[in-house]
Amino acid sequence: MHNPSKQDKSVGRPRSEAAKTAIIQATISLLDTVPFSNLTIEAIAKQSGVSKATIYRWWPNKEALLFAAFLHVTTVDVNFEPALSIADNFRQVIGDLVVILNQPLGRALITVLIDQPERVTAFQTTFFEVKRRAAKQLLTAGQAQHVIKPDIDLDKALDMLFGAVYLRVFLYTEVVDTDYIDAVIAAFMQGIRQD
Amino acid sequence: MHNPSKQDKSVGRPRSEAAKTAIIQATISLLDTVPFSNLTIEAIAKQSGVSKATIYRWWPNKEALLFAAFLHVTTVDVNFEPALSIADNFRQVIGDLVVILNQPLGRALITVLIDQPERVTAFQTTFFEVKRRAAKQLLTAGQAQHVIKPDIDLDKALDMLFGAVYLRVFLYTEVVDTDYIDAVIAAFMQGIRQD
Amino acid sequence: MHNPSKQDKSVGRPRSEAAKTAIIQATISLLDTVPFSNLTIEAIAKQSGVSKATIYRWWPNKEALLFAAFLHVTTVDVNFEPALSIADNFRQVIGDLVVILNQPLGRALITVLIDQPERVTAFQTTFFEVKRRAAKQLLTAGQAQHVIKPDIDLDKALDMLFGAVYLRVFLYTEVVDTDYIDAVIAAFMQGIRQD
Amino acid sequence: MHNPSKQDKSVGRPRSEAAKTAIIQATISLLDTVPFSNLTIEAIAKQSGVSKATIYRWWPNKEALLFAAFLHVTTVDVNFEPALSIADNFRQVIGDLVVILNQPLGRALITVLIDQPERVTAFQTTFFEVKRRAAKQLLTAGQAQHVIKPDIDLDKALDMLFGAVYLRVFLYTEVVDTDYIDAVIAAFMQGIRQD
DNA sequence: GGATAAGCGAGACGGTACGTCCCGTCTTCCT
DNA sequence: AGGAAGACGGGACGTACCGTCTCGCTTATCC
Repeated sequence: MHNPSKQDKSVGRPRSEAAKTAIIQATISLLDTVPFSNLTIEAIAKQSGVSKATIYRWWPNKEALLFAAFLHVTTVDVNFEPALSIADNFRQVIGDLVVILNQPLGRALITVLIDQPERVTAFQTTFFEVKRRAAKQLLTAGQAQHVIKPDIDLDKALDMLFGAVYLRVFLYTEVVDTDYIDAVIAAFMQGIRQD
Repeated sequence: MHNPSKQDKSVGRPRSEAAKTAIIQATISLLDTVPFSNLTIEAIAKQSGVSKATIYRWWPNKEALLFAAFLHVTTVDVNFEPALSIADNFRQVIGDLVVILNQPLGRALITVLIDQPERVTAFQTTFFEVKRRAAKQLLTAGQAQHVIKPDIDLDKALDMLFGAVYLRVFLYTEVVDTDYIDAVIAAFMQGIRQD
Repeated sequence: MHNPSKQDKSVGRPRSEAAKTAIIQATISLLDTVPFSNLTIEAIAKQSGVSKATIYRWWPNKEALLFAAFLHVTTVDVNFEPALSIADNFRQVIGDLVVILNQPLGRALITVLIDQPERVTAFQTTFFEVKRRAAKQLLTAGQAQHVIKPDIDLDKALDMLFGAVYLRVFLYTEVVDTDYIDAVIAAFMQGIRQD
Repeated sequence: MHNPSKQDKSVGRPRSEAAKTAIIQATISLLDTVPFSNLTIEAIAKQSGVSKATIYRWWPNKEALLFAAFLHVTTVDVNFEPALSIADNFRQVIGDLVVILNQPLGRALITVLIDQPERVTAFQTTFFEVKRRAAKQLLTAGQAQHVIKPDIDLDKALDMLFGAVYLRVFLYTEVVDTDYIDAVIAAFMQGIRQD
């Protein structure tokens, strides 16, 4: 049984949660004005009023800190609403995704993942697959209800749906708003809908 | 009389094309083992046997150098083959794209574009739009020939097709080979084909 | 209550005296083989096993470092010995001076002072005047004892005595040994001695 | 026999005297605002409208150029005036010397000579000794005429006289005007005059 | 008078050092 | 033991000059 009042009985001064959150907040706020490649640990320390050593005590490098910051502000959970249509469900999940990707934090995360592919695995199970599995279940259910064509390659379909969003946000750098989301989902549904 | 059209007059010692290509080759070869974020101008100088000053004489920073290196080795032209089917044409263009994206140079380029979105415009017209416009013409022609559904939102469709590829290559970090390309194109065609 | 008189409070890691002395020693030893104009901070860093940043943390440029090194090894104090004759006292102080000037450190110092006259003031009170004032007291005392002519312009006399030494050491680049010192002091005394 | 009119019959375009003097003028004018240690060949080239290569064709380094510039503007000749007194003659020669030393060019020259003693020989015979020999003749003549003490060590005496001036100009950085010159010569004469 | 040769301005080149910034680690004192 | 302050060794930055070189052009002598 775990006793949270007395804490994990360790000698010495306990770590400061305040410091941890200050660091993460500083990271996030600095990314508003500075691209991740120009973000420095020293700037974060100064901004958060924390010593560099404290940052390094919690995270080994700025990528790890970025990941922590990302997970700190990101809701990974995907709750599909059975009452809603498939399209409406997608509107919800894609909308959430776009919000994340449009934040500097999201951009920075993706940057690191592409630059250092070995880090992708850290997010595969906790982030990408979560959304993907849920989406796939949605489509599978749609097939069972005969509203989605039965011979659709669901993996490729989902690559296309999500891929379109990433592409627009990052490489075409156009505003991705509800209009775009609606349109891409409509196009997507048109291709997979069973008449 | 001064003729500004070509010629350039060229006073002083002309720049060394050998140095330029050595720099670009060094950049490319270093990216094989080093992620772009760890690539240094100093390493490029040493590897290419060129002085740092010469690199900075021609490119203001490593991003600009990366772009030059990318364009140096990348064929942007897209030549669609009327004799081939739409799917086969896409196989060709997507295959070319995947080769580019799978190279470290491609990864690095995309990394920079996401980290510093203001640089995207430099590639919009010379790279992304070239491929996109050609692809769109292909689909438009397909509609004229009644092999593509007339009410397809072609822009969204292309976002999905290209997006799927980017997503797989960069974020799912899975091998994207001809099998995958065939499958995604098949799924894509299934959604837009006119029966 | 804050006591600004001494103490300094000293927060953070204290500076390394070992680094400081290593830097100064490296400076001195390099000047044995390299003229000051060819001395580089980078060579000092390498020789002393210290990072460049540490050098710049404590001195803004190599001139300032040179001055610190000079003062580090130079005894400025002048202790005249009442038991000795005026000439013997001068022999002592001039001998000390010649030792200093003959060292590369001394040469370098003088070089800088001539090249950048605005720096002279830094040494006026702590070095030149110390020796000069003591010497002047000696002569004044000699006048009181009627062994020095009363109408001597002591300042000009001292300019001549010290000037002769500087001139020989630096511009005539001849060995200035005890023979020379004895001779110049003899000539000097001959001019001012009261018969 | 050497014919200076037709010159050393060389093939090719002759050297440009205009360039040479422009370089020397630029050197002199730059030294008004820049200490010699900060003087650069590039700045001289720009200022004089000459290419760097031309400067290096004439002088191997900036020290050599400095020497040329110094000799270009300096009259080395010392003409003692038999009609004048010894003191007046000294007033003349010391006055000339002070003018030279007070110019940036003079300072720069001395700086180099101290920093790189091996260069002193280049000026020993052409500059220092010229003045010194003439001064010595003056004193020797004075001894013959019994106005200078016969047992004076003339070399040391001259070291003191000239040394005083160098010391004042360079290390005490005080204005050395005719008042000072008069005073130091008076003091000097007082020491060597035969009563 | 055409060939040959050197001088010249412009400016690129390989190289070295600059002074700065940030890294990740450390040492001190304070909590 | 955690933490703020800040020094430390290290390494890359982007810049400034070094002294040399390669251009196209000019200015002389030589044959």
